[in-house]
Amino acid sequence: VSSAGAPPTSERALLDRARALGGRTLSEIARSLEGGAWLGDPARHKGAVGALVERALGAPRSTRSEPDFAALGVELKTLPIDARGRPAESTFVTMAPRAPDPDWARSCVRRKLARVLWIPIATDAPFAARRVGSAFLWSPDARTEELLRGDWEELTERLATEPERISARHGRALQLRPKARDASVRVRAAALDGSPLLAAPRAFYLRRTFTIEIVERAGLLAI
DNA sequence: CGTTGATCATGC
DNA sequence: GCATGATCAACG
Repeated sequence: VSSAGAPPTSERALLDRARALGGRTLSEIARSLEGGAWLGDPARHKGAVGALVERALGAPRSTRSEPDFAALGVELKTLPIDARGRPAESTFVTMAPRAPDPDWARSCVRRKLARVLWIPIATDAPFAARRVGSAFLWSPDARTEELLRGDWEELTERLATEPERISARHGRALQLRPKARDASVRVRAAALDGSPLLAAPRAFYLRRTFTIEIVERAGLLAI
């Protein structure tokens, strides 16, 4: 399994590369990559679309909690688009840290959302036949960033003070959801004061309503 | 039908 | 085991 080559060295080059995927099906893209690919049942390959697009764009393999294109500060996110032209699902952002990040500016959430390359994927077809739409770059405007910061601060405090009471109902744009192999998993975490606690692993997600606004404000036909 | 909570595959 | 990539399935 190889990548499409060296990572792009500029945002423009990355965007050009992403837009070149527009109109192509996932199976076409998979075939063009050395090693071919699989493309089976989405239920059994939930992250396959994201992994495929990362390879096609030459994203470095990173095991760290940093944006996909760290040198450019750009995070790559595929966005499943339904028949009405709107995001069909919420969007995974990043795992919630086991010990609270110090502040919004230095949080893993902000680092990932400061600059995002959204890749719309039409979901109105079988997996392999799904087509890539028009990629677009996005950064939160001042008002949006305040919305995200407010959510992040609330959720971060809840993580540290009442982790077992957290539900996905908190947060306007951001939410916390379970993220583990199954519901029984617990990990050691830390409260605000550093004291140890045991908690279900959770991840930050963007609500679907939030990404619908992003797509609509981008003023483009996603597909 | 939209959300919430649960789950799947893979790599290190 | 834990983080990457998300979508599924049950419920209100």
